Amino acid sequence: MEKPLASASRPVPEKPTVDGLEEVWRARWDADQIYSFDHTATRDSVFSIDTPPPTVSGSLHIGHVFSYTQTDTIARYQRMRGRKVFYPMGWDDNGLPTERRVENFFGVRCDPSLPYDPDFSPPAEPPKQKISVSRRNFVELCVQLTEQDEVVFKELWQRLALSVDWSLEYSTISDHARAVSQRGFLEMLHRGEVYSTVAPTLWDIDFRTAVSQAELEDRERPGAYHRVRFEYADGSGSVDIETTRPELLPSCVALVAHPDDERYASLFGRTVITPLFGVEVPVVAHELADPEKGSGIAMICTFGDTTDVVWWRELKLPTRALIGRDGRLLPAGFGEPGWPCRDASRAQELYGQVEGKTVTQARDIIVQLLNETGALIGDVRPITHPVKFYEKGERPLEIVTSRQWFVSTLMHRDALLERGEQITWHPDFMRHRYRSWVEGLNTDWNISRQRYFGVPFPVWYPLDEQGEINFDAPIVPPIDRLPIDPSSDTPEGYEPDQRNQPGGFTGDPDVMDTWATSSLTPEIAGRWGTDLFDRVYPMDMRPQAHEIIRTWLFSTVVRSHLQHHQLPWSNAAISGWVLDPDRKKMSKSAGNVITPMHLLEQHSPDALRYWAASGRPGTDTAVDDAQMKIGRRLAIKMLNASKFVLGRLDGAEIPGPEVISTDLDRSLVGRLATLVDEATRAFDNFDYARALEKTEAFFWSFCDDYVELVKVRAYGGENEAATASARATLALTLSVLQRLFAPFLPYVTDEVWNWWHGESIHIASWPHLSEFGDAAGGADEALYGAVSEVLAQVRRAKTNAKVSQRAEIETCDVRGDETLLAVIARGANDLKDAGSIDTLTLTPAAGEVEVLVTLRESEPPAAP
RNA sequence: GGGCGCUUAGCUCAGUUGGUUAGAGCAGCUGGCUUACAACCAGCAGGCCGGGGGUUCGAGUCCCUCAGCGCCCA
Repeated sequence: MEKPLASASRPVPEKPTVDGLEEVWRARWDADQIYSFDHTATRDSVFSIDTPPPTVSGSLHIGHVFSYTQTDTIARYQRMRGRKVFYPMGWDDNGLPTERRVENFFGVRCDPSLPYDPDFSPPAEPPKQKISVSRRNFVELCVQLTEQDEVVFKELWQRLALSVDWSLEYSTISDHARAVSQRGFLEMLHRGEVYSTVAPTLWDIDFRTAVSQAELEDRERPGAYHRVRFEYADGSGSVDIETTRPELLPSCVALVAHPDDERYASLFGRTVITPLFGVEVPVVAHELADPEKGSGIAMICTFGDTTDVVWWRELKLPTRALIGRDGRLLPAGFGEPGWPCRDASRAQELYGQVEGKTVTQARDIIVQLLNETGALIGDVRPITHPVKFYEKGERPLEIVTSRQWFVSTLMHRDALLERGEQITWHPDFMRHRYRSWVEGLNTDWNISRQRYFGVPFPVWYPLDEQGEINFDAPIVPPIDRLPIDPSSDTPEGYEPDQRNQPGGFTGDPDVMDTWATSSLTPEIAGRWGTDLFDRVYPMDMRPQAHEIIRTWLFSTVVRSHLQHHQLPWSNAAISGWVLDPDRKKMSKSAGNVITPMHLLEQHSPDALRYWAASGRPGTDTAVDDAQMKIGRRLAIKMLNASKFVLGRLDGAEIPGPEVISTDLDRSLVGRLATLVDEATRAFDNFDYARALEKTEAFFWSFCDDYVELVKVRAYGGENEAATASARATLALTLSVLQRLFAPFLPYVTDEVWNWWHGESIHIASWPHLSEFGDAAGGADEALYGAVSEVLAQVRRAKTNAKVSQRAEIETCDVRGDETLLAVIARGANDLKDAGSIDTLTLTPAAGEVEVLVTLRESEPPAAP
C-alpha cells in the first residue's frame, strides 16, 4: 500500500465503460508477456496444467468458453499466489473428426493406393462426387484445414483472456507430437506392454476402422427374436434357440445356456447339428447366458457381439470368421479344415446364396431358407435391445478378426484402480466414473486405426522369401530418428527398392488411435526428454469434462503408470456440460448448439467469464443470458466503485492500514480478512465458483452499505483521524476486492487496478492478511452487520413514507437489547450521516430491534 | 440390472463437519433523477426445502424408502 496515485498508468475516466477494455488489455498483456512461463523455475514453485487440446472441428461451441474459463480462474489464482504457472494450449487435430471434416469441406476421399500428386489443389466448391486423393495429399489437406481452424479457436481463447503462454502451443499432429507419440509406443514395445495379434476386433464398417472399448456406446435398436430348431447330433430330439442374428448361423460354433438352468442341464456335453449347414457343435454352459433372455439358450457365433468374444475366449471355441471389413459375408470353406460339416456340398451351395451379401441381405435369405426347411419355429418376435455402436458411427459395429496393436491394460487393472484412488478429484464423486470404467474393462486397449490422418506406427516388418510378412519380428527405428513414416521411410539395413519385395520389408499401414497420442499430452506439452519436463511433470492439474474420463483421463493414467510409474497429475478438475437454455444437452443433430462469438460481443468477455465461473465444479450449467447480464453489471459496478473510492483519496498518499482506527472500519476489515481466507481456501480446493460467490456478496454489501455509511466521513471534516481511517479502509478493501475478482474479470480489474498501480493486476500478489497490519485485530465483526441492519430499517421507513432516501430524519430512536445497542452506538455517527439523521437515540427495550423515525416536517412527502 | 448426481421462491441457483426466524440474483410489485453508478438506488412480496418414514433436544443437512429427471457402467 502507500502508493501514490501518481503511479497509475491509466487515468480515471469521467464516464467509465467496459466497452473497449478488451482491445487495450489484450495488446498490453501480449506486449508485456505477463503469462510467460519461467523456464528456470523448479518443480516445487510450478503450477502446471495439462490443458485439454480441443478437437479443432471447425465450429466453436459455448462449452469451450465454459470449461476453459473455469480452468483459467485457477491458473490466474495460482499465478497471483506466486506459482510459476505452466499453462500451455494444444490442438488435437489428428484423428477421425478432422478426416470427416476434410472429406466434407473439400469433397475428397482418401485412397491410399493412389500416388502423391504434388500439384493437387481442391476445387473451390466441394463436388457432389468425392474426388479420390492419395494419402499424402489427404494429410496435407488435413493440416491445411486444421491450421485455419486453429486461428479461429485461438482468437476466441485470447478474447476470453485465457492466461495461456502461447509460446507453449502444440498440436497433436506436429513433428514433435508424432515423435513423442512414437517414442512412447516404442518404449512400451521394448517393455513388452504392447503387442500385435490377430484378434476379434470391434469394427465400424462405414469408417473401415477398428475402434476401442472406450469408443463404444449402447443404443436401443429394434430387433427380432427368431426361434431356430437344432436337432441333436444323435437324432434323439431337438432344442430351440432364439437369436436376433440368424444370418450368423453359418459361423455358429456352440450353443450356450446358464450352468444352473435345469431346462438344459441334460444337454451340456452333448452335440447338436446346425440347421441348413449341418455343422456339429457342442452345447456348453456359461454364466453369461441369461436364462431370462429368449429361450434361455443361445447360439455362439464368431462373432455377433462382445459376449460371443468372451464365450469364444473362455470356452476355447474355434473361429469361423464370417463378416468382412466391408460388412459383407466372407467366403466360407465348409468341409475344409476348421469348417467341419456333414454335407459340405449342400452347405456350400446354401452359403453361396449369402456370400458377398450385406448383413441385412443375408439375414433375409437365411430366414427364408430356415423357413423353407422348417427350422424356423413360430413367428418372428420383434424386440428392442441395446446394440453396440461406435460413438461417432451410424451402423451397428461388427466384430471382425484382424491384426491390431494392443496396449496391455487388463493385467494392470488393480494398479490402475489404485491410481484412480490416488487422484484428488474435483468434485470428489467423479472418482466413481473412473472406477466403474476400469472395473468394467474387458479387452486390452486396441490402438490400431485403419485411417490416414494420424500418427503412424513406427514399425516395419520383414518379408520372407515367399513375400510373407513376419509380424513377430518388427523392425523399429532408433528413438533419435523419430518421427518416421513407415510407408515412405526405409528401415536401417534396407534399401527403398526392397519395399514390399520378398526378402525385403513392408511398413505397418495403420495409424494410432488418437487417444494413444493425446494420452501423452503431459509429455508433449512438457517436452519430454528436455529439462522442461522435470520442471513441470507430474502436473498439478488435469481439467476436463466428465464424458472423457474413460478415454482421455484413463489413457493418460495408463501411459503415465507404465512409463513413469506415477500419476500424471495430482488433481483432476472435472467440468460439467453446458446445456441449452431449456436445460437440454446441446448437439448438432438437435440443432441447439450455441456459438460464443456473438455472446462475447453482446455481453463482453468478463460477463461471459462471470457466467462460466458461476457454474459449480462438475455441474451441468445452462446457457443463461441473465447471468451474463449480471456479470456485465458487476464489471460496471467495479468501475464505478473504484472511481468513487479513488476519487476520495484525493490523489494524495494512500493511508496505510495502521490508521484504520474507527470501530466500524475495523469491523469491515475483520470481515474482509474472513473473506480473503474463504476465497483462498475455496481456490485451493479448486472451487472457483465459491470464491466468486463469496467475493461478489461482500462487494455488493461493501458498495451498498459500507460506502454509504462512510461517504460523508471520507469526504473529510474536522476529525482527520476518522477521515483517514475511512479512506484507508476504502483503499484496502478496494485493493483486496479488485484482486479477488481478478481471476474472474481480468479486463475490468486490470483497468481499475491501473488507475492506481503501474503493473498488471494479474502479476500482483493475491491478498494476504499481512497487508492488513493489525487493522483486523480484535475487530468486532458483528458491528458492521448490526449497523447495516439499522441502516436498512431507516431506509425502509423512508420507502414506506414514499420519500427520497435523501430525505432528512429529525429523530431516530433505535430500540433493542442493551448489548446490541452498545454495539450500534459505536457506529452511530456514520449511521447519522448515511441516514441524514438529526438526532439518534438508543433506547433499551425488550424484543427485537426496532427503529422509529420522525421525518423532518419541512420535508414534503413525495407526490403520489 | 449396478452405480453416481440432482429435486430448495415464478426462473437460475447457494446453503461448508446437524444449531436461532432457510438465503442470493433475475423476473414481479412499490418508491426514488441520491455528486461513483438510472446500464443506478431503496424497499416489498414470494418457500410443506420432491413424497413418506426414522435417528436426534434439534434435520434442507444424517439414515431408510418411494417418485421424477440426468449421467456413468454392464
